[in-house]
Amino acid sequence: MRLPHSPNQNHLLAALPATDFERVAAHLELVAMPLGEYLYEPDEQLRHAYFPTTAIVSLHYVTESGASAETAGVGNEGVVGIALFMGGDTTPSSAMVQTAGYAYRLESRMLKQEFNRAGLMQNLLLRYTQALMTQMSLTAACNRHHSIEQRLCRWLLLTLDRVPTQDLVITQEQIAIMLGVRREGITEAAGNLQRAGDIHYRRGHITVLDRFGLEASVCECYGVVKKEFDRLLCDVKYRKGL
Amino acid sequence: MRLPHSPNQNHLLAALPATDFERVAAHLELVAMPLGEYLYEPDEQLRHAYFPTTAIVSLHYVTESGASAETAGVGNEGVVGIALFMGGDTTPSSAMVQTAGYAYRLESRMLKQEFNRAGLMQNLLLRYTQALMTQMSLTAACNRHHSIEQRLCRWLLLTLDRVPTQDLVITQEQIAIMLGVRREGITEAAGNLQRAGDIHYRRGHITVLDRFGLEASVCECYGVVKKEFDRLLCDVKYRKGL
DNA sequence: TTACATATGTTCGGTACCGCACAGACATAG
DNA sequence: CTATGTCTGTGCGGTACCGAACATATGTAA
Repeated sequence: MRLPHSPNQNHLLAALPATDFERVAAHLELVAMPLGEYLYEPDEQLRHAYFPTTAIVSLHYVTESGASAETAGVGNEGVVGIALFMGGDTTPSSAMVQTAGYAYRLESRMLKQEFNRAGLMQNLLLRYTQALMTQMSLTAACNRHHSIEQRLCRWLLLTLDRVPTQDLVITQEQIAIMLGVRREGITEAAGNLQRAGDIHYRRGHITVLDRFGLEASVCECYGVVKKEFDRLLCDVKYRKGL
Repeated sequence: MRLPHSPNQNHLLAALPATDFERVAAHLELVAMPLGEYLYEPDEQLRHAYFPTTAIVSLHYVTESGASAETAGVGNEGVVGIALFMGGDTTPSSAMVQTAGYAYRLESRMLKQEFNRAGLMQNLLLRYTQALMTQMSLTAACNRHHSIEQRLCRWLLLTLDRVPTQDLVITQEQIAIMLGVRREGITEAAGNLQRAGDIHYRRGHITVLDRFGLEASVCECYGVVKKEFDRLLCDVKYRKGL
C-alpha cells in the first residue's frame, strides 16, 4: 500500500488558502529523501526549502571534535530552510535526513518571494519558526537536566508524531548521534524500555508497542513542545474543504 | 561618570534610518532594569518589547522540578519580545534581568505595526531572530558536550561583549542558575580561572583581568555565536552620521 | 551456505558532576 | 562594633555517563 503523494501532506502547505496554494504548488518539486542525506552543511548556501511529507529531517550542530547534538527535528509539520526567509541565508548547523521519505522542495527565490507577499504564508512561516525556537530552547534545557532514557522517550514520541507508522527504521548508533550520547547509552536505555514492554527493537528497527508507556517515562519537554506546536499552528492545519 | 541615555545605545535601534528611527523613537520609554526582575514568565502575555542599552536579559527555561537553564542572552545587540512579531505572543520560557541597567521599551502594538511595514526594521528583527536561534542551537550542543569551565568562559565572554566594563556584578549562585549547574561547580571553575590569573572575584563581583586567557579556555561555541551575530548584523550597525 | 559487514550486548575503569552538609568570610544595617 | 544574612570554600559519598575493548548476533550478498 502506498498513498499518492500530495503537497497537502505537509501541514504548512495544506494550511494555505487555495489561491496561494496553487501559485506555490506550480513550483513544488517532489524529491526522495534517503536516510543520511545532508540537505545542507554549515555555512552552505541553500538552494531550496524543503517541505517534508513523510521524511523527517534532523537539525543538529557538529562540534569541532566531531561530537554532535540535535537541536530540533522537522517533519510534515514544518519546513527546512528557515534561514532563507529570515535573511541569513546560511546557518552554522546541519540538516540531515533522519527518517527516509519524501519532501516537496521550493526554490529559495520562490520561497523568499512568497514570504515577502506578507500574506498567510509569511504568518505561517513565522509562527512555525517560533515553534522551532521553542523546540531548540527545550532541547537545551533537556540536554542539561534529563536522563538519556527520558530524552530517548522524548525523541521517540516526537518522531512517532510525524510518521504514520509505529515502526521506526533507525539504528541505535544514529539515535545516539542525535541525542549526543554514546551508542552504548542508547543500548541501555532502549533495553530498559524494551524490558518494560514499551518498545521492541531489532537490528535497525524500533517498534513502539505502548505509546502510553513512553509517555509515562518521558520528561515534561515532550509535552511542552507538543503543546506549543499545537497552540501556534493548529488553528490553520487544513485548508477548508481539503 | 554617567553617559547620557540614548536609544542609539541599542544596536537595532541605531541601525534604523533616520525617518524610521524618529517614528519609533516617539514611542520609546526608558526603563530601569533591576537585577532579578522578570520581564515575562511562561505563557504570560507581553505588553512591551525591550531594547536593552546597558542591561542584559537572560532567556531561560525552568523545569517542573525547578531546575533552569539559559537558552540565550539579550543585550544591547538585540530585543526581548521576539514572540510579539513572530505571531505567537507568548513563549513557555522566561526572561530575567541578568545584569542591571537600562532598556527602552516599546508597546507591543507599536512593535507589531512597525514590523508589518515590511521595511528595514522587519529585516533587522528577522536577522536578529536568526542570530538568536543560532545562540539557542549552540547552547543546546554546548550543554551536551562542554565542561562547566568552558561554559563559564563562554558566558563571561558573551556578557563582557555586551557591557562597557570589565567588572560584572553577579554572584556565583546566579551564574550557576543560568548555566544550569550547582553553585559549587561555579566556585570550582571560577577558582581555576582565578588561579590562572584570568579573573578576580569577590563577593558578588567578577572582574575579568585577562580576556585572552578566557578566550584560550573557551569552547568553540563562543566564537561561532559571535561570528554569526557579526555576519548577520554588522553591516547595519550604525545609522549614517551617528 | 558461507562470508562479511554492520548492529547490538557487555564489561571495566575513569571522571565530571550532583546533593548534601557545614565552615568561614564578607558586607551592610542597626 | 556587632549582629545578621548572604556569599563562597571545602569535603564526602553517590551516580550517570564516558571511552575503549571486545564478544555476539543478524541481515545481505556472493
